[in-house]
Amino acid sequence: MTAHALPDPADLGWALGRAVQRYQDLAARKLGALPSGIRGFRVLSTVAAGSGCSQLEIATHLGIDRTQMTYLVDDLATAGLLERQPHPTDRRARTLVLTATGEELLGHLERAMAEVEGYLMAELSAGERDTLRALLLRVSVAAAAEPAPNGDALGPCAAIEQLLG
Amino acid sequence: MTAHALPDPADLGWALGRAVQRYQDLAARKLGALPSGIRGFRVLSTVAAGSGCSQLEIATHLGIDRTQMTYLVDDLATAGLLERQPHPTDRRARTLVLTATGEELLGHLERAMAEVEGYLMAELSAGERDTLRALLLRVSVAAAAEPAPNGDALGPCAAIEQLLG
DNA sequence: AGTAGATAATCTAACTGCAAGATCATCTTT
DNA sequence: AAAGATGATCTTGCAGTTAGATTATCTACT
Repeated sequence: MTAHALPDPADLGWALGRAVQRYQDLAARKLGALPSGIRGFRVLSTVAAGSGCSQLEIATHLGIDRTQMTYLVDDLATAGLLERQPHPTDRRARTLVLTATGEELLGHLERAMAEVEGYLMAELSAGERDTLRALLLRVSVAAAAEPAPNGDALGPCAAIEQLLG
Repeated sequence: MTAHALPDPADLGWALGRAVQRYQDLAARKLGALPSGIRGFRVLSTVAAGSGCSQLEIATHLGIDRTQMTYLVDDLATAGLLERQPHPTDRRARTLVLTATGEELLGHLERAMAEVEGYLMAELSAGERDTLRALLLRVSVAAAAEPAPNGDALGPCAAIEQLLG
């Protein structure tokens, strides 16, 4: 390793990417053999939070493709953590409910993931952690509310085509 | 869409994931035909920042696998944005330098990506944006400094194997 | 009523991106 | 000079994701 210390970039994209990489790595280690890993956990968590939701609602809430949701639910169901039930008002849709095992495991998982978050933000004070969480949450809630980014406000960078022509 | 409003989770992982999804979507739109998209931009940016760095140094700094770096550099080189040059002190390694076109384009790209960041954080005030950037940067710099997460401090969740057995 | 279009879930098939392993040249250490 | 480590590259294979078609059901319009 030569002595060229690369400067820490002020790039938000770099920071976001690195933080996510780290988070996924830690979480994968923590979750071990949980079916579908982090996504499995998030599905369980969402099912517990919003009862009576269809698979599609959960998928869009988590930003997951609808075709993946099938396999995700399959995995969690065969592991005995949740069940598909007929939707009360729409016979096309399925409602997901946690099994007793799923409920119990979710409790453990939430504590485990809280550990991961704490480890990820080990550099920050308690107050700073809350601030980071709150700011990031506001950004993400807004992002999730606008699923289709209407490109009108943000056109492509014109110089690219021009200089690559 | 039924009326089951899913509660906004207080989950840092959810927020991180959604923010990154959004960022990548906006950036992809913005960067258009730039070879390798966001990663291409980040490589260009890093090459400009740290002169004389080897490919491997850049890859580890960006969290990219070394085997991918080859193709990334290939794409950017054939697009005429940078060049491989022999490393001054290590004949195994290559040094990357931007071409004139690469320099010019990078200027445009930096402005374009600043727009993306602003758009992503549209909900936040100027001060809050700086705070978010700073906190996230501290977390990520620490994460990048500890590349191999020694699992000693963070063991796997024991309840998983137990309840899935 | 009845018909046309939209929607929820699923399946198939294909594509993309990423990663592990081997290879070659070169550096470092002994 | 020999042995092991390292930078870059290539090959191969897998995992994760997406597009398209299918079926059943719902909604809206005539």
